[in-house]
Formats: sequence, C-alpha cells, structure tokens
Amino acid sequence: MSRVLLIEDDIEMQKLIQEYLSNYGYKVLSFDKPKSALEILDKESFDIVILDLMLPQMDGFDVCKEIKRKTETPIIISSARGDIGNKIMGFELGADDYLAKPYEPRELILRIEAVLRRVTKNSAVNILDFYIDEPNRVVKIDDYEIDFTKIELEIFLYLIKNRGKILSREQIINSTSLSPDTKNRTVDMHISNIRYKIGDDSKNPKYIKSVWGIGYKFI
Amino acid sequence: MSRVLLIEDDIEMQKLIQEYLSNYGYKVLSFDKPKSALEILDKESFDIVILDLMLPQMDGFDVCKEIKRKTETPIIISSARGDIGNKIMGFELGADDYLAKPYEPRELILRIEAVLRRVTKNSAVNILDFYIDEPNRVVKIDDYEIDFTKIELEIFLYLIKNRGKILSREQIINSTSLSPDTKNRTVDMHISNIRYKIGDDSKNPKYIKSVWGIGYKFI
DNA sequence: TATTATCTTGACAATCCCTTGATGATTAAA
DNA sequence: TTTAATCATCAAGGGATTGTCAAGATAATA
Repeated sequence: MSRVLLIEDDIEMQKLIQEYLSNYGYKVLSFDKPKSALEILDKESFDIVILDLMLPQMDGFDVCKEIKRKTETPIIISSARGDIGNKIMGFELGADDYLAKPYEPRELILRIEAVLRRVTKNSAVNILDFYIDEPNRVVKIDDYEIDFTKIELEIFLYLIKNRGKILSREQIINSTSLSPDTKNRTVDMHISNIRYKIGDDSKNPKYIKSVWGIGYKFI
Repeated sequence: MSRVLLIEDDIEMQKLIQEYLSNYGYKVLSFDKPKSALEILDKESFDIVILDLMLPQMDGFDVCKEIKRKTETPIIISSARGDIGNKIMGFELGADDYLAKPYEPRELILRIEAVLRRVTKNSAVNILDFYIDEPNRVVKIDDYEIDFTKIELEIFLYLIKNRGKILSREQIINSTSLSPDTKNRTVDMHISNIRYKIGDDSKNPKYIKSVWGIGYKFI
C-alpha cells in the first residue's frame, strides 16, 4: 500500500481526492497548510506527494523546493489549467509530473502509478527460476542468459509480473509496445517463441499455461 | 463473463454501447427507464452498472443512490462533458468512476476494467467447501484445483452466487456466454460435467440439486 | 545501401470443448 | 400401475481455438 501526502487547500477537493485515492488502495494523509505537511515529512515517509500550487502561507514553488531538499519523495504538482509557466517551473523545481486543474480523478491515479513505476524501478530480482534485471533487460535461467527480443521481453515481464493471473491476448497487446491492431495470433507466436527460449513445453507447461478461450497465465 | 447493466435513454447510443461491450465479452442488459432497471436489480445480479445521468422519470442522482442502497454493485456514471458539478456529485453519490460524454468506447472499457479490477481485487472467498478466486478463474476444493472449462466455470459461479435459489435452464443460458438459442439439454450436459468435476452425485447431490420440471439449485 | 534481425500473419493440423441426438432411468400425475 | 414428461449420461459431430511453420513485411544495424 502506497502512502500519499496530499497538500491541497480546498477542503472539499481534498476530501474528494482523499476518498478517491483510498478506493484505489492508497493511504492518504492530507494537509491544507504546507507548513504542517513539511513537518510531517520530517517524521514520516511517503511514496509520493501531491502538491497543489494554489496555497496560502508559502509560495507553492518554495514548498516544492523544500520538499525536494528534505526528501527524495517524488512530487506531482497540480495547478490551474493553462498555466504553462507553472508547468515548466514545476519540472524545473524537480516535480516528477504535472497535472492541470480541473483533472479527472482517474487521470491522477494514472499519473501516480506512472511516477511510482518509474521511481521504484529497481535492480535485479529472482523470481522462480529466473534472474531478472529489468533496467538492463537481462533475464537468466540457470545462469544462462535468455536472448529475448524486445517484444518477447515485454510480454515475458508482463506475464511474470502478473503471475497467477490470466491475461487475455488483448491485455497483452495493450500492455506492451505491440500495435493496438495487432492480430491475436501474433501474440500466440510470441508466446510460442518465449516458451521455446525458456524451455517450456506448450503441452505440459511449467511456466506459461494456455487458458483455453481466454489467454495465458504464468504459473 | 461480466454482466453489465446499462441505463441509457438515448436508444441509439444504447445500442452502440451494447454492441461494443458485447464485442469485448460483456453480457449487457440495457434499459432506457431507470425504473425497469431498478426492478431487475432485485431479481438478478450484475457486476457493474453504467448509468447515464440524463434520464427521464427519476433524477439520475436518485437512481444512483437507490442502486447503492439496494446493492453493492459498482457504478460508472456518464453525463454531458464539463458538468463538473455532476462530477463531484457522482463521487459523493458513491459512484466508482465518472465518464464525461462524449467518450471513446475504448475509454469505457478501460474504466470498466479498472473498476472491476479494483472491486474484485483479492476477492478470493471460501464458500462451503470451495475456494473461489473469481478474477483468476481458480476454483479449489480441498486444495485441489478444479479444471473447469469456460462455460462450466460460468455456470458454476452463477449457481453458487445464487445458491438457495432455483435457477431455470433459461436463466442459466441467459446469464452466461451460452448462445441464447442453446438447447436445454446442453445445460444438463454442462451440469453433469460440473458435478463430475466437483465430485457430486446427481442421485444424491451434495451441491447441485435438480429441481424436477424447473431447473437446478445450489444447496 | 545491403544485410540481418525481428515482427506479423496466413495456413494447417492438432486439440479442445460445446452441442445435440439417442437411450435408459427417474419422476409426477392419472 | 401406467403413462408421459423430464433428467442423466454417452458418444459423435463439428465449430472454435491453439501451436507452430514458413514466408513476407518491417525495422535495426553494419
């Protein structure tokens, strides 16, 4: 569960965002005064900060800078629409993303997820028989490096990250850099090649199971 | 197969959405009058409701509240773009997501998937002797995974979700991805196979009872 | 540019499983 | 008890899906 620090002076908006984020499994702590938010940052850690630029007391820019000085927590800035100057400033200040008001709550979720995904990308892990170093695009099995192509690697990672879940061909297409109008059979072909490279047998799979009429599943 | 209840008064729009969702494997039941939709909610269960705020008869807000009162089914509200007031209201009313018209059909699919993912996340439950993880399509009995086919799983889930109720063959056909003109005998066959797989005996059933002349009932 | 690697898709066989008629068993009602 | 309707199950048919080959299209690289 990711922890979110929300700094927003419009109390009504604050409540709405907080409730919405809670529904998506985020733990949200809200402040309308940046001073209080900065204080809590000394004591507790958060996965992400959402900062509204329209703030009393301190200028939003200073708040952002102050947070960056204190911590390494990623920041998403929101402010009134069309304020392009702010947008540029936001990134200069070290903000990780920018959101123009008014925004769809859904949009906020997507941005948060994107930022967290980017930031938390860490180094090699071992999953099952596989050694996976995602940033370096290296997958090994029994110390033997598998020579995946770009798309094969993407599909493989998507499957293994969602192991246990059944993923439809459409999901696979939409979650990788495959063109959205790629035929389903293309996915089958990639799966076939992946299976071959990891030494899996389609008839008696150890890793990638076909779910008839639905999709594929990493066991 | 997820069941969608669509409440939309623009008949043309209704047809378009219905057709689009069908292509993505959703079973859609549409109403232009919310009154009828509310009635059906007493009798049948749905995975998600899509509610258009521009409705006759009852005010859309009241419909939303009424659905939330009756059921726990997640709701996606749609309404004319830019109606920010509605947007906030939507969340206050307990809607799970909000979609501004006009929207891309693809967008609707994404929202539905997102809401369903959130709502059904980690929703593995134990019912009777069964461990049921619906999103991952896993059913276990005594730690042994039952290898249901697509339709068998749908029927099994439909029965167990409505356990205690007698369900006619027609209801079973219409609530699953079985073609509407499927013969009743086909349902019998599926039931027979399900019984076999869960170790049930038709003559002395522990789980699925035949109700002579009417249908089947999960005890 | 030429060459190579990768992606995409049609083709076809193998496989899966849905459907349905047939048959005997079971049930309800006369 | 007899009769007609319904149910359980077998087994065959057939439609849909999947695995993989191979060829062509596209992209990456020398």
